[in-house]
Amino acid sequence: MNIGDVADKTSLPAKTIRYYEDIKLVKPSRAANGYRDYADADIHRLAFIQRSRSLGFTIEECRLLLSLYEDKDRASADVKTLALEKIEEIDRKVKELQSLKSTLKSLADHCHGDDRPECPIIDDIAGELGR
Amino acid sequence: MNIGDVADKTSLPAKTIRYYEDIKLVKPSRAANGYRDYADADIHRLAFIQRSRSLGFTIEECRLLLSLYEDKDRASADVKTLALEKIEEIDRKVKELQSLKSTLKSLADHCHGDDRPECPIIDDIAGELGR
DNA sequence: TATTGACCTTCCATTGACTGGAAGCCTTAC
DNA sequence: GTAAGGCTTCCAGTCAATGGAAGGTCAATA
Repeated sequence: MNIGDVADKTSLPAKTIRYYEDIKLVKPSRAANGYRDYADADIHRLAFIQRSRSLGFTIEECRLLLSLYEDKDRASADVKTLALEKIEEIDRKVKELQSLKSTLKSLADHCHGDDRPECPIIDDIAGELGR
Repeated sequence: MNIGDVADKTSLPAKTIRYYEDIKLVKPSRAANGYRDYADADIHRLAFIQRSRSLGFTIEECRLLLSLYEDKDRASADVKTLALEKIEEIDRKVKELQSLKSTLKSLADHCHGDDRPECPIIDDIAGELGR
């Protein structure tokens, strides 16, 4: 199968699929005309990567997941550990974003938001020195 | 003031301060020996950038905020708009992360996490083709 | 048969926001 | 005088793609 069709099937841009080959996540064979020729296993692999990326795993984590996936004797605990770590990472990010938001919100709440130049948001960002 | 002291004052790494000069966010003068020499206004500017970056603004947004900051006739509404947009952006990110988390969590909840190889997480990532 | 137009190829550059490291001056303390 | 630490520039690398140029290939149509 040509790269364009694979792109449609996996909802990955062709550029990205070539990039994944570059970093050795997939190794499609080549047709006589030099075009990449994707077997079902390649497509499956790409779909796997697409899915794990969309779950927030980094490329290196995808690599690890793929190797676990291909290791028929892996312990499910290994996979679960990865998932749980990722959940904690997400939790940390959410907390950070929420504290950011509450700071911004309290700043915005104190700003008139009109034509006048007085602005507590800018004043806050400027800090002590600005006063 | 030398870059090292500025780094201490602003809690920005010296590397980052040089980078900010590179992208024209600050323009410190030079001492006779070629060292960068930061005036109070430069330090203040850097602190402003540090603060707006920590509030989640991109470098380009910092540039805009700086120009608003330096425009004594700006309307506070302009600043407030930026803050509110950033809040919405944060909201979107939080929602995305939370849906990611709930997906991962339900996957992890169904995984034994023991020595056996059966793993619903991997199975899910693998999708239809994997079954 | 010629020629479009859609596809494919490679290679190089760019993004954002830094960060790391090498090679080489400058300053300060002992 | 010499050693440590701070400063300089420049180049490369990070992550995960993405954009674009120059050119080869294929399928359908005029």
